[in-house]
Amino acid sequence: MFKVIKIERHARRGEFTCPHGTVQTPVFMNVGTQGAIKGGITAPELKELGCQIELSNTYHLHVRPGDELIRRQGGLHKFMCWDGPMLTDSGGFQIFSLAELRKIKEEGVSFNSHIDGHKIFMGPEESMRIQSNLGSDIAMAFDECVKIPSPYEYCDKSCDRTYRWLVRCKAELSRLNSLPDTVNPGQVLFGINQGAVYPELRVRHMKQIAELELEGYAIGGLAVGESHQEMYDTIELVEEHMPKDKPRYLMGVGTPSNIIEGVSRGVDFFDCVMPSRDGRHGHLFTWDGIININNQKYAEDDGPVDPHCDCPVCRSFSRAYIRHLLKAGEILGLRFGVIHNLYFYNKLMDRIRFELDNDTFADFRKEYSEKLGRRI
RNA sequence: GGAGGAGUUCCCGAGUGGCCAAAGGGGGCAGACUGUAAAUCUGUUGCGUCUCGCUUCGGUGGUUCGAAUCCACCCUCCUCCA
Repeated sequence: MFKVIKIERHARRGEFTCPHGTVQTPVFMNVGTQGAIKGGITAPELKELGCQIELSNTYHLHVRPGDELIRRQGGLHKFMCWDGPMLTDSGGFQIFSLAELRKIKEEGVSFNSHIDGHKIFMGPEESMRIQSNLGSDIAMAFDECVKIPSPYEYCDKSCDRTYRWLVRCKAELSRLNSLPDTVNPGQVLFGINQGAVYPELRVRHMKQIAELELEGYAIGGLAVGESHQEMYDTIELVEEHMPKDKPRYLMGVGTPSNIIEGVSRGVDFFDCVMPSRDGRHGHLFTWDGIININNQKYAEDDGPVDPHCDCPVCRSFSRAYIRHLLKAGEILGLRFGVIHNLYFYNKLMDRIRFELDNDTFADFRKEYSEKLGRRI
């Protein structure tokens, strides 16, 4: 259930309630693909980092350890020790990222497992069944995330197929939720808009899926090869046709600047691997811009990663120490990078909500949108 | 004292007449990463006035049109014998 608390131009301050709690939006979802945040962060620790909602992946958990196993373990919440809201991605992104290993048909997609190469079939029904077994609060529709650029004709056909898949997802999830032994019968479905950067496809598809009256709508297929301007234009275009009373989720995005720009265009949910992956690689976000802690110039820097940050890493450890750990290949270095970045992202969302609450978001955007993406 | 083996660019290590400023690692330096096949991947790593020149393969001298590679002597290290 979603409640819009206030709207400042297009930007929205809202509240999303699901079986495992209430999420204040705009929100950033921390990505734990395989039921773990890479870098050695436990689910309980996520809470301390300000994470409101965790994201895991259908494809990965189906391949290993198997969604049936997780169901027997009491569902993914219990399995990974996370009692808060959770969203599962459908496997649709793997159609894009594992492009070499899959084949698409009307019924669904055949993958060769990236682990051992064995054949895996996943269609809308399979994806819903897996997500139902995992027991997340939000199940994402099984869609095709098309690479950009792709020919218009292909995107046109793909959009229609993704729509037909969505209809099947909706039917299957409602069937699963009505079964007596479903892990999380309150699980809801978000539909995903596609259409690459073709305005007419985006709008047509958005109008189609809006009619299905789902609990939320995502904009997918962005940040996969197009320019920032194309991405922003696409959001603006699609947003107009999205139900006002339902949450909007911009999938896989993005940089702090992308998020601020997304919020200003009416997006409520975000997720991205960037804070965790970049954190592991030593690219750390600060309120003054991005630093690459691996750089020589930090070798003897005894200050914190970000003087304005009060995360567990910045409270105690120096740039010089973190650089050393990363250079030495110590797992603690990765952990520190991820902790700091996730904390930063969650704090950024806090700040965005605060600015929206105080009607000062426009000023905040002006000051920080560009600044946070700068390399310093 | 005798016999054998080895010394290569920051490190390890390949190379035994020209295609060698010298393979491959490591380390260093830098870059990439947006619903995670990613603790990964890429570039670079003698100097310069940089499609060419200079210096470099323990040292010195020599052979050769040409030497890290062949020869002589020297230095250092390792193994075995006394």
